[in-house]
Amino acid sequence: MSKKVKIEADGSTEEKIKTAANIVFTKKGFSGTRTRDIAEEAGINLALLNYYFRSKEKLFDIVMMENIQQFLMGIKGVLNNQELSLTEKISLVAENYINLLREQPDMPLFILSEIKANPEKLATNMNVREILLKSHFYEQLRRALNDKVNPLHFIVNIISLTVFPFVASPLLKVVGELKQEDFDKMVEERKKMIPVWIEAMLKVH
Amino acid sequence: MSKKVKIEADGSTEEKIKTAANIVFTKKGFSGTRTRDIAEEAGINLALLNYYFRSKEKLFDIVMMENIQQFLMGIKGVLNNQELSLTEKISLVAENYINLLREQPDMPLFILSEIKANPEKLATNMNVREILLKSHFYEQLRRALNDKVNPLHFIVNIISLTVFPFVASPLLKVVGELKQEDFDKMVEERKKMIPVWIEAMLKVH
DNA sequence: AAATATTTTAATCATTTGATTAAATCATAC
DNA sequence: GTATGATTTAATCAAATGATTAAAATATTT
Repeated sequence: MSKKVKIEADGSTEEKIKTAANIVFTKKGFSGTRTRDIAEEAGINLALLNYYFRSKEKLFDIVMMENIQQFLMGIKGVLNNQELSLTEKISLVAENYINLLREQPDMPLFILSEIKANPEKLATNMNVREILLKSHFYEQLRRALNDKVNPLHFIVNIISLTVFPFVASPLLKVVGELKQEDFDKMVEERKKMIPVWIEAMLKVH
Repeated sequence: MSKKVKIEADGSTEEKIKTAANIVFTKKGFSGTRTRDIAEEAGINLALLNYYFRSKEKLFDIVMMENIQQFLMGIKGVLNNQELSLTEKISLVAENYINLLREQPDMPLFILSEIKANPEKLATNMNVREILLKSHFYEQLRRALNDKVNPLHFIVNIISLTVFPFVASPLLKVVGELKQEDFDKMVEERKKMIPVWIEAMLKVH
């Protein structure tokens, strides 16, 4: 008498809808997305979407939460690893993020846009704060800066240098006349350079 | 028999609509904005909006163009000034942008989101490329880097460090538990630090 | 295989929203 | 002050869109 008996092989309908929703939402944002687009992308009928998830907003919240989760999980392990030096951590964070963003380049602009439109939804998710500011990494950063500069500046700097090129990629491609291939090459170069740059920035304080 | 006879004192209706549109569009994006919201913000009837500007999209295009224009004009003068050293230019660019963005903090996320949604509209505006890459500044950058690194990386770096905190401000405020006041203090500090940081980054190459 | 539960569909509803229209108001010219 | 053109409004239209419904199809249990 259980509600879910069928063992879904690979892509259950529910999963297909979530995947499709992720694609469309991250590309067009919440208000730019029509539920019909998601249905089409998933290859299902519109009514199914409301059958599985009660509304567009519920579906959105799920997709959004999974995105933020994914964005944080990629570094959570690194930041509290007691074995790694500050420099090693920065290298790993930059590399992990660039790898993630090359696969999901629309993710950061999507997250930032929707958090701005609805900051209170994130406020619930306060563990973001814990992960970043109560980490071993943050402590290493604080020491390296000798309490002369707010370490938050460097959290911002690392994320800026890593993430911003993806947020600004359409602009960057036009300005630099870059093809996707050239853009990929650039962000690949940045994997090595960002840690060196951050190192240099730390030293001037 | 001229079409426009009335000499508008301060805020003509047309100007009021544009100002209102800018506020609402930059806050909610194109698809998140309802023309009724703009009308209300401007304190006018909805039909007036379609009387002055033919459609939501026409109004949007104008607002968008003025934003991009404003974003570029702030630095155009600086970049080609033959008198200024590279470091001086970086200082001025950072300071000018931070001043601009403190007044219009929603501008960059708005521009980036809408360019992504509609890159071809920007493509027409190719002078962005000219302003940045054919500038005296770019040449100074190229020399400072001894052709070892693509100067575009440093264009990206300067803009990243300057603009990204505003793009990510809702996130930054939650993570750092910052009030508006604290955020303002941080970006104010960055006016001085960004040039120092960039200097340090340049030296490691 | 019959009965039951689950999944999917086509059709439709109700609301939102961009846009239009026709009439009213206001300013300016004559 | 009347006429003319510009500006503004209230009412309404038409299309888009999120959601529902009732029935059909499919799977599962007995």
